[in-house]
Amino acid sequence: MYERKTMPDLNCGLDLVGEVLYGKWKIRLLWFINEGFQRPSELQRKIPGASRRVLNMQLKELESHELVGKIIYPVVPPKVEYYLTDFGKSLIPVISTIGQWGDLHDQRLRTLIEKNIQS
Amino acid sequence: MYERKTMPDLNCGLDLVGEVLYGKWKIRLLWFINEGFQRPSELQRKIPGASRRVLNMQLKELESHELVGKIIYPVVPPKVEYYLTDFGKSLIPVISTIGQWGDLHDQRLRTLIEKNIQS
DNA sequence: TCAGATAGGGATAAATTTATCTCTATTGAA
DNA sequence: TTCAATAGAGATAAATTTATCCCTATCTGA
Repeated sequence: MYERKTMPDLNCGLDLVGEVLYGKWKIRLLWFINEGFQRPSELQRKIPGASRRVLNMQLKELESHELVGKIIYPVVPPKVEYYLTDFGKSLIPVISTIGQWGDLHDQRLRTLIEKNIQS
Repeated sequence: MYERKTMPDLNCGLDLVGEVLYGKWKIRLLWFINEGFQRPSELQRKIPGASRRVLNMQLKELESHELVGKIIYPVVPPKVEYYLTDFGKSLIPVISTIGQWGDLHDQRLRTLIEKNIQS
């Protein structure tokens, strides 16, 4: 396990949100769980760019921040389901707001991002 | 200059926003510039945890994504001012929404974050 | 004249995050 | 009987991000 060497700044609400949402796949995980993709294997299929390992790690962090919960069914082959806690659900409108801004400016953003990758 | 080796996923609006806002200090920079702290030295004082170098780099990225603009006054000692473009300003309500959620859950988030740092 | 403010960049190191590969286990299907 | 699906974790490598240190320049004030 990795041990942090520097403490994060936690001044305002923005910093706090950053602490729990900062992670390459976290927002997408919350989003897809909210859409009903609850099993790890389903989430992996929805996010093929991420390795199994990293998704597990980020899910564990989301769980430790009480944004998602996990049910382990004692069956074989294993079955696990994640769900949004009430706390996690309260984030959905926020994520939705972010996504809407992105969708609204989709073309412009794509152009800008591509231009900046080549340079 | 660092050269990317992997391409980002750009499926939905959320991914696009991630590309331009993902960076330890970017949201704070946008926020403080919006609040009227426009000169690099002012921003550095507002964000003492970040090094001069990194702020410059992130400002440059924000500029390349057209969220901020930059005015260089030809004076000595040098004077530079950043400002939000209209595009950048359109992000302020989004950032505000994020910050509000964080402020609303301030105590809970702090507790959760601290608990997870020690473990 | 020397320190400090102003702005910025190169080289490099350190920290952090993400990816890859390998193992464990069990059941059902080909 | 061998392969795929299911879920998860350790060890390690690679990628990425952030920090540190040092240099350039000019003017003002002590």
